Amino acid sequence: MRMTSQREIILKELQDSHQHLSADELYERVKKIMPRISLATVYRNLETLSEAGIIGKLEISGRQKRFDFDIHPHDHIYCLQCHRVDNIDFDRNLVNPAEVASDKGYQITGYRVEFKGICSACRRNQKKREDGDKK
Amino acid sequence: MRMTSQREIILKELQDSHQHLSADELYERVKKIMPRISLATVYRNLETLSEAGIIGKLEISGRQKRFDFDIHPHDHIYCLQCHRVDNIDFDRNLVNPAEVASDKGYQITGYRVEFKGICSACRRNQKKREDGDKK
DNA sequence: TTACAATTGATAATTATTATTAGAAGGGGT
DNA sequence: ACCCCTTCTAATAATAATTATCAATTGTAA
Repeated sequence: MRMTSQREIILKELQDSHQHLSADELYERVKKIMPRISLATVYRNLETLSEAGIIGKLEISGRQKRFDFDIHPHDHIYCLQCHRVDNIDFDRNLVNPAEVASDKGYQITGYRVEFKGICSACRRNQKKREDGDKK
Repeated sequence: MRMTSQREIILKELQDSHQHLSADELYERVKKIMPRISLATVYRNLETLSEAGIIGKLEISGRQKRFDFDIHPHDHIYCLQCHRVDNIDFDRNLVNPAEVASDKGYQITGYRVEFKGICSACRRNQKKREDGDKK
């Protein structure tokens, strides 16, 4: 894999963001630095980078994929309202894949724990809206 | 919500299947009984039925949604190869949402544990193919 | 039985993503 | 520096899954 300039910028933008960005969010950011880049290039390189294990790919519930600068195994929570994704501190030792394995004859290669809820920003907004309605 | 005939058949087919079917799989089945039904109706009713809490909606990793006749809280494993989904026996008491809750100010409404791997049928097929290659 | 809302089938539109393709660019080996 | 080979890119088309639109139909309830 060649570390091209587009690849480099995509990677840097994702890492600097410290967020779980989707391909199109990243595309918007990268375009500011490299205006002629194509959305397909962003998709392609995110795929390549995640295959190479340099970034993580998050396949969150029925939504756009998001990409993660942090590749150590960890779990996530996402907001049902604004779809942002955050890391959670969940003790992965609590889960023992070997125990589940026998279940249906699956050969288990991984697992993830996914919490969902409403993030603090969305709750604030909701409250503000409700207060507004009262007036 | 009116229990229309299409609604009834969709529900019955899902329940009788004892599987985690996708909208189009269910469409194929329902069409055999009610040939003029529209795919949109299947989508619409699966949505309605799951909103009403009569069936469950499975939003598995970056894939087609699947629907579940079994609404009691439980977790799933899916096959990376053929994309089938099975239930797993996972002790949900191991996870304490309240502990995670404080983390980022989220109000947690649920969580799921999702295993992935290769199902026994796909492993058999893989083995068969390998044996074939040897000859 | 009339009137109104819910539902349907057909189809168009949308969203997210992947595939295609022709051309450009990087990096040896000579 | 020049050629060759592979990788990569931009632009665009294609695809897959789902949702929206809308006119026609059906069920329900006054």
